[in-house]
Amino acid sequence: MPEGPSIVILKEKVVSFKGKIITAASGSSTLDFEKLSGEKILDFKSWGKHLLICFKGFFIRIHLLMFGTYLINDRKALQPKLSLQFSDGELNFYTCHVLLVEKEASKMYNWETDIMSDEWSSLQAGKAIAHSGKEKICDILLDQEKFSGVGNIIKNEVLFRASVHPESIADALPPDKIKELVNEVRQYSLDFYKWKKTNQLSRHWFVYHQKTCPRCRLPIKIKKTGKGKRMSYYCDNCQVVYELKNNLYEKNNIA
DNA sequence: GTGAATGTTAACAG
DNA sequence: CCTGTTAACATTCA
Repeated sequence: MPEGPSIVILKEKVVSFKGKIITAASGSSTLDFEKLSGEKILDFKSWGKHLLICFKGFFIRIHLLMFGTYLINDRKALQPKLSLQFSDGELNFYTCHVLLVEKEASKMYNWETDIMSDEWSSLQAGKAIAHSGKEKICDILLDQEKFSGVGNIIKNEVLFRASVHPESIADALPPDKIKELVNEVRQYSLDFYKWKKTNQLSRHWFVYHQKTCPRCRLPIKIKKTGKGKRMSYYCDNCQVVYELKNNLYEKNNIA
C-alpha cells in the first residue's frame, strides 16, 4: 500500500487521535505494550514511508512494508501487529514493522529528503543525484536516504515523465536533466497524494502496469533493474539512456 | 495453484 | 572486512 503520499494520507486519517490517552495496547509485535498504557499521543508525523506516533520522550515507528494495512475504529480477522485502544475508539495496524525508539522523533529524521515535507529541498536532492557516481538512477530514486518516500510507482512514472531510462548513470546526467527529474519527483508525489485521495491514482499511470507508451504507442518494456532488482516499466523509444563514455555526456537510444 | 506486488533487512556466500 | 545474493516476512489479487 505505501509510498510517501499514502503515509501522509494515513497521518491525516489518524490525526483525530492526537491528544488522546491510550487506555490499552496489544498486538503481535515485540513491544512493551504496558509502557504505552496511559500515555498521551502528542503528535503524528510522517517521514518517507514511516508513520511516527510521538509521545513524551519516545516515539513509535510504523512501516507498512509491502502488505501493511490499518483500520480506524474497525477490526479484521487478522491479528494486528499493534492495536491502540482509546476510551472512544481504536487504531489497528496489520502486517507491518513496529519499532519503539527512546528518542525525540524530531532529532532522528532529516525532513529535507522527505518528498512530501514542507522542508523538502530540491537543491539537496539534486546534489544527491550529482554525487552518486556510477549508480543507476533507478536505485538512486528508491534510496530512502536520498528520496524518502519514493516507491516503485513514483520511480517509474517520474523517469518516464523526465524521459530518462531507469538504467541511466548518475554521472552521465546533465545538470538540467537532474533538475527536471527532481522537480518531477516532487510534482508527481504531490499529485499522487491528490489522486490517491480521490481514487484516481491508476488513471495517472503512463508506464506503470501499462501495455503501450502513451506518447509513441510502442510496447512498454518490463525489466528488473538496479541493485534492488525492482520492476521497471519504461519506453525504449521515449526514454534516453544516459551512459558514461569518455567522460562526456552521451545520449543513446537502445534498440 | 502460481506468481507478482506501492518494501526492507537479516543471513549467508565468496 | 567488504560486496553481492538469497531468504524471510506475510497478504491480496489476478
